[in-house]
Amino acid sequence: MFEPLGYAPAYLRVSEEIRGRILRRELSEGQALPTETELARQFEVNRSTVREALRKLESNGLIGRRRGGKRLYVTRPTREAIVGGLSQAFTLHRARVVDVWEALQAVQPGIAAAAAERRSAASLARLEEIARRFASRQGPRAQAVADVAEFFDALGEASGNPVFVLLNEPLLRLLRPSLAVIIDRVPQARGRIETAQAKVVAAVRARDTVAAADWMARHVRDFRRGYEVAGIPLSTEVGDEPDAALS
Amino acid sequence: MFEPLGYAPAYLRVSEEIRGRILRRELSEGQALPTETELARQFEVNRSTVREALRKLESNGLIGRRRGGKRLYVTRPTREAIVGGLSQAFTLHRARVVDVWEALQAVQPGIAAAAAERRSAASLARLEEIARRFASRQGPRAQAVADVAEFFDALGEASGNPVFVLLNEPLLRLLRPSLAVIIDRVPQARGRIETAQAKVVAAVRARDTVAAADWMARHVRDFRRGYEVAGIPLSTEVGDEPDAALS
DNA sequence: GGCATCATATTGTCCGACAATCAGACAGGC
DNA sequence: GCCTGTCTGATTGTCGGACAATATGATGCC
Repeated sequence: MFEPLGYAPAYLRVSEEIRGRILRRELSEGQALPTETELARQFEVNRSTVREALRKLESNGLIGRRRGGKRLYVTRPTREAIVGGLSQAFTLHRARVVDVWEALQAVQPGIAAAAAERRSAASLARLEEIARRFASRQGPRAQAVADVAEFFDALGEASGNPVFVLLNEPLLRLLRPSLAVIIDRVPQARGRIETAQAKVVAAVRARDTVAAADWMARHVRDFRRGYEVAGIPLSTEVGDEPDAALS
Repeated sequence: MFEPLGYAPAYLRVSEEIRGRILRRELSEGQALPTETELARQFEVNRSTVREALRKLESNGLIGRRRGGKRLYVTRPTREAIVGGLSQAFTLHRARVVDVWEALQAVQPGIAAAAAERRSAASLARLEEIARRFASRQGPRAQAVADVAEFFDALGEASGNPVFVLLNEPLLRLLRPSLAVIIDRVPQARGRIETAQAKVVAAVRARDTVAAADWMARHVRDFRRGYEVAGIPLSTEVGDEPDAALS
């Protein structure tokens, strides 16, 4: 019947205040924040309180410090931070391989089409480079997996759409472990990936959106077959290894 | 030549330690964390340090407190938290409406297809309910916008894929303001949306994946036309209003 | 200009303190 | 039995002050 009347502790109000300034671009990227003591003076709270607020912003990726530096600067969330947060969330929501795969299948053709439409010469070159590298190497599977992921990433970049880039990576990252298993256990995997990459690159070069989307769809569909052949249950939960990404 | 040798302040190490426990599910959801004093004792650091660590986890959504409560509990990031983080990131990466729209266009048909394939009776009912509500109301545009967004959301739920749900919402949320403008300025918008929703619902009911994907694609494509007719430049940057979502 | 030197400012961490309030126990009245 | 008021203890939010380590910036020297 009644809403609980709102109350926010000071550290929250401080962090929200700063966050607002950043989102409204009143504090712009790269700018140095005032020192903790100064912030405490301006907000009229204790330095400990300011520090708690800063920790919140820090883990949101809105502020960070330069390599070995001491002062805090306004930053925008690095891709890594976003990706980490998302894949962490997927993990905790018990997403399964098949869920992630399905999402990948939905997004990738669109990305490929956009890349084919708008790719620059440079991004095309990068794609070709990655495909060549993957094809020429019979090396360890870790490298192969990294190359596959980078191919997707490069495609996202080539699309020129930041949203695609940001959506792409967490998915890839979660599939990575199972991808490694596939490459280990399915002999023909490398060959099929190589072919798909070549076709996609060709389509992107020719700015053929339909072919790019089509081949990308096949590429992703192949993964699913890979899971079946490799004997990985599709209902396996994806897990984000809690690597100490202490930045 | 040499990497800088790692150093992490205590508050980071503490928060990483707890985060790891949570991700490895050694601390399970709903469980109460030890008190700050107790954590300080166990980690052998000061309570202030523990508090900084807790603030980091708090803003990651990994821990939170119950309504009006004092103790902290292990939680998984609410959808709101994830969505907020993502849309904040998109905002800071200066994504434009056209970028978000393109992503929506890529994902939605896949979601619709998945929903058609796996929808439960209950989720179908919810979809029908929303479509009916939207159609029957000539009310204020805010309500209409909310209904449109909820339709997308319900479709994500119906797909039974948590990844879809989590990807879907931030996109919708960012498009919301411009959607409101469309509904205001484009007279035929409501009618077209109504038709599209009806067709999608019918396809989902009939478990017709192709039709569902197809109509959803049209639905999203309509938005783009809406932008043009409403005179909204596609290169407008999406902005996340920094509403004080003080949880 | 480039480089070593040094004083200062700033952060990370600690300690101790106190008010507000939440949780639970406990008793009393309908 | 259940609701209400009261009490006690535990826990959080906030404060003030302190100090070591080190990044920052100025200074002087070649």
